[in-house]
Amino acid sequence: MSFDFVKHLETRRKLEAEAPLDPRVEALVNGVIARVADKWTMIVLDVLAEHGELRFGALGRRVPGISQKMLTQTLREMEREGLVQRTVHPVVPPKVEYRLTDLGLGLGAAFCGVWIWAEQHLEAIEQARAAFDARAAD
Amino acid sequence: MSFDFVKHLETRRKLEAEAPLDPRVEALVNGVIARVADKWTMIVLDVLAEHGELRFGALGRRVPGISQKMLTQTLREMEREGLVQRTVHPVVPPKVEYRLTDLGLGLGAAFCGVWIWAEQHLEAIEQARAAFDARAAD
DNA sequence: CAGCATCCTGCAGGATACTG
DNA sequence: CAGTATCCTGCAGGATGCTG
Repeated sequence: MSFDFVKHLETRRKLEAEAPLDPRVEALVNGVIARVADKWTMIVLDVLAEHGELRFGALGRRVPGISQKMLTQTLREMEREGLVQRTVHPVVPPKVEYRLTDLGLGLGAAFCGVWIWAEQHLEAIEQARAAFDARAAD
Repeated sequence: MSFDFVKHLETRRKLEAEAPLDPRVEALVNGVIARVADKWTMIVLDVLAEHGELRFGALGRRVPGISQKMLTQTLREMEREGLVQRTVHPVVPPKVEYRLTDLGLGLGAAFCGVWIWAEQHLEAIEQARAAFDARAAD
């Protein structure tokens, strides 16, 4: 499991040795990480992955606690980055549907490992927290 | 590639069908995701993965743009969640070293897929952005 | 229904100064 | 050096109201 990670680190080090951190690429990677690190992006992505295609309202209802402002904002960003396809149906009342692009599905697949890890290590984390809190109460 | 993701989705759906979303587990998963989604956590984790063990100051210098307040805060959270081991050496001047636990390394391994994906799809994202911006300028 | 525009607020997080 | 404590500010993001 950690083998892949070690290998990855070696790869990164090698790459950086060859092309000593191109600030341009660096910035772009940070941008992508920031996108992933956004509070809502991965949740929206997960919901869309589960349901395939959803209207704005239905999508919002599936993301508990999000305001419609943040939903719009997140969706726009994701569309801009090519993660989401926005389709407007010219009918009344308006109907706009969102679905993941291949790029979005790819990011979902990449993030999949994190979801699984999270599900698998919940107890370990809970224990660590309890231990820390107990130790902090001195 | 998307096979794993699809499989994962099936697994999730099945699990939710069996144990219809235990709110307790749900909350914990969200907590983990929130941790990952934190602006600094994954960067700090990456730096620690590369260097193995670092003092507070050295670590901070390796994370461009982080304030020492946020560094302390992030480190405390990570320690609490069992991702990081904090070792105090009782000398003057004080010396405190941080290194990843097995849990931290595991999370790094899980997140590895996302890093790789990000590196591999930079151009696609750049293109998508350019296209979006061009279309937005009407 | 989808989603802008506007206003308003809390608090995340920076800067600074102080201690063991 | 490795923090904690205090203060201060910007802006993320919620609530509300209006349109095509």
